Amino acid sequence: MLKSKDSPNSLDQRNATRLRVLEHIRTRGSISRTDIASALQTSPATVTAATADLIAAGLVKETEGETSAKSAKRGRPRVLLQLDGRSHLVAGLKVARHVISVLLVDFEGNEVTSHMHQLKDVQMTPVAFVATVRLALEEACDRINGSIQQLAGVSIGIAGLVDAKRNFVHWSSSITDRNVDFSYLFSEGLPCPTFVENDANLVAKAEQLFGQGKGLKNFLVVTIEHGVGLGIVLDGKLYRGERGCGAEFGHAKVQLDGALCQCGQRGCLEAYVGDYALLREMTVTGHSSEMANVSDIHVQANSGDQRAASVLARAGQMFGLGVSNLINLFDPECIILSGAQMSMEHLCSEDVMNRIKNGVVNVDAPLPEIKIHQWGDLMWSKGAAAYGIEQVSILKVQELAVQHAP
Amino acid sequence: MLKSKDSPNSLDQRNATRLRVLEHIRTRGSISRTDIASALQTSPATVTAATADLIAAGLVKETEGETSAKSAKRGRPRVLLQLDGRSHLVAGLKVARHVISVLLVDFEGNEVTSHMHQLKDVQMTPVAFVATVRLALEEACDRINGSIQQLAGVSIGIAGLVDAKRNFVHWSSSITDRNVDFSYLFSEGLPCPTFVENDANLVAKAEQLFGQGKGLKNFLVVTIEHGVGLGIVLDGKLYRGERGCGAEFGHAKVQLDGALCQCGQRGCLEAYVGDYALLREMTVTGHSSEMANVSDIHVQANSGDQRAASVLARAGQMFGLGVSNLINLFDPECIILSGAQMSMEHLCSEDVMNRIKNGVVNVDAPLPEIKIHQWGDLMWSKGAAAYGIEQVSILKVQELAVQHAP
DNA sequence: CATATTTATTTCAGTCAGTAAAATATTTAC
DNA sequence: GTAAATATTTTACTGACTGAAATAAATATG
Repeated sequence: MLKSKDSPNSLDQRNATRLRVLEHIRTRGSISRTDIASALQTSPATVTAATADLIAAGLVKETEGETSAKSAKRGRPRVLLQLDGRSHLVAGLKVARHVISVLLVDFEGNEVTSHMHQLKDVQMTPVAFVATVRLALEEACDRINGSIQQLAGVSIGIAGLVDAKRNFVHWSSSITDRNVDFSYLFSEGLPCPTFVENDANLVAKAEQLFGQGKGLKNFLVVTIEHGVGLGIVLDGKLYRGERGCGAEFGHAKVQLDGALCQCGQRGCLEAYVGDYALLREMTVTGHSSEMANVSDIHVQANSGDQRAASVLARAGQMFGLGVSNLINLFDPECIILSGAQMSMEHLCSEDVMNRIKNGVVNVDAPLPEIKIHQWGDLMWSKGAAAYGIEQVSILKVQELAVQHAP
Repeated sequence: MLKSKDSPNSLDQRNATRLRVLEHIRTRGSISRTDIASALQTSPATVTAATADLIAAGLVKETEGETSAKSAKRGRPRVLLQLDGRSHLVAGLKVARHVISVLLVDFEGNEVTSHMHQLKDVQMTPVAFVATVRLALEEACDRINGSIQQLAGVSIGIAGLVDAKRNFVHWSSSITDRNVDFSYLFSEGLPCPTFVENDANLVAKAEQLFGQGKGLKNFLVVTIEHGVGLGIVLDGKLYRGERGCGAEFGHAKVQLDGALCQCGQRGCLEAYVGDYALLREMTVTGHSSEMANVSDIHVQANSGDQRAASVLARAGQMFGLGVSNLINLFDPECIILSGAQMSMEHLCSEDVMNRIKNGVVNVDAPLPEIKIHQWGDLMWSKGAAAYGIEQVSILKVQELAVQHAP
């Protein structure tokens, strides 16, 4: 058997099976034991044992939901299983420059409540950061007359370089210090298991658990906001790179010695597609004073302004080039373009899709599907919640093992 | 336990352990049982069982090689284990446009002999292809007075889209037909297990087994020849993409609507770096008649020809841009630039390395190491042999299980 | 030189996850 | 009501792995 003290994420063989069953129930919504057994290529006996444990732990429940029409023959009817949403409350937080958005979800991922906590400072010390997170959580719990003690897990998304396995932040724009190990700070400052992860990775997690990546093994999520982010899911797992700083799609170079980027380098995709890049372009065309954000540019373009249209079009072309390169390199099952409508429109046009199509190496097989997912404001915190649910699942399954021992 | 009839590559739990032990002995050269146990995080008892099986099968042997100076204390000395090179003969083939190169190696990867088989036709029918491979193999075996019957495995590298798991070739420039399933043709036409794989992936395999990727989990191999290829190793395994057509680095776009590429698209890296691209550039500068290959351009540049130098320099800049993007996306442990000296010199210059360094997003952690590996002509067939050895290892370990049954 | 000590490896008697097959449960068909 | 069909649970077993004890092979020490 495998050692179980390796890392907080390691699981012994049995827990791994239970977790696989749990995750399969989650992705399928509701499913019978028989179907789980055949889907996971395991014996019905194993599924019976695993589901019994999960039900005993309150993570899963049997439902009276009508068995699918398919098996409307005779024989003992299948009993459908589904997650017991009420079992655990999980919080997902996204820390942005001026606000922390908190989303409380049940164990199925259904929104319970949400809350915005305004920030005074863009950057905080690690200790102040944890205290502020706690405050934001308490405010959110107040909304449902609950307490922070009830939370089964908290997951925090921030921009920056994060080693999620160790709760270690190499660098983040929200935190004054570099190389902070939050594991001790979290356990001291918060009453429930807490996790931190890079925000683009969290959106990928959200797509995998609840969104258009459900059940897929290899897919990419491109996040479109102020900048461009990338989450890479390979073989069902987030790929983070060796030093935890892979997936820097926004700073992939699309032009030799091209436009100047915030990062100080030239030719980054973000320097053509990021909203500051678009606004910068508009100043050149003489519209500077009127333009406050990207939607203004859209308005201008839609009302026939050739220059605004040209700015958006170039961003689209560069974006298409970048996405086609992703396909050429990763050949994923699908690519999900994730963002708010405002910032995405010009990046999902037919011209852009053609640019992508024409930039991918020709093969017989059809192009990976490009899915467009327009999220609301809660995209990031929902991603955090998704990661939180996953981590809580792992914790709860591990606790199961302990209960069995005596 | 896992089912063992899944795919030809699947292994049950015990075989997986034996294979892990075998692979660990291979990467470490010679190692004691105790060290294997601690390296693989398993018990000494398990290692004893696994190595006993491997020794019985003739794959591994004990050596009298002096135990490493480190343990020159008292106590029972460790017994070192190493591969038994004589146990199996493996052939690696690379099919190029005008020649098939065959390399025969022993089970440790040592060259036994090599042979070049000239081809009349660039393209062959699947049946003719297998017959030609057989002929080339027989010629190679003749050189050591051996027979094709002695081969434990044959591995063939070709350019194109290959689904190696199924021995299925979607498309290759060497074969007239598309979508050919070679599994039947091989079993009919050749007396030993035969495998086919994309050639760039094979070079990655060679680096992993014998070269500078030994023991690494996440690394990239960029092959430089007529075109530019990429092999991706993630988590110790070749990453091939969903449709088997990932890693098309040569056709990643480095310039919007840039130079025309052989593939018909514009702006591909290969259209700036491939040797045909360099020669094309030179025609513009008026040197056309004298230039036959890339080394001529090097000669010109070294003798002070500004135009030749400029052609090489631009290729280097584009190449550096591409490599920096690989690092930004994959954040690997290292990148290995693999090729013959002639075609690489201008892509490994200090200018190019600076371009790479300046194109990678800044983090605290040091840049992934960029290793330059200059191979001879047998690079490709050595890669094929590496893959062949790996596949033969899997087969032999599986045979072990069968012998145990009765 | 005999003995104690140290380290490597093997043997042995469990342990535990997973399984096949039998048993049981629950339904429809007739 | 009984037979047939299908789902799930129970039971007895298998086999990979393990810890602990046994054995092996060396050095240190007197």
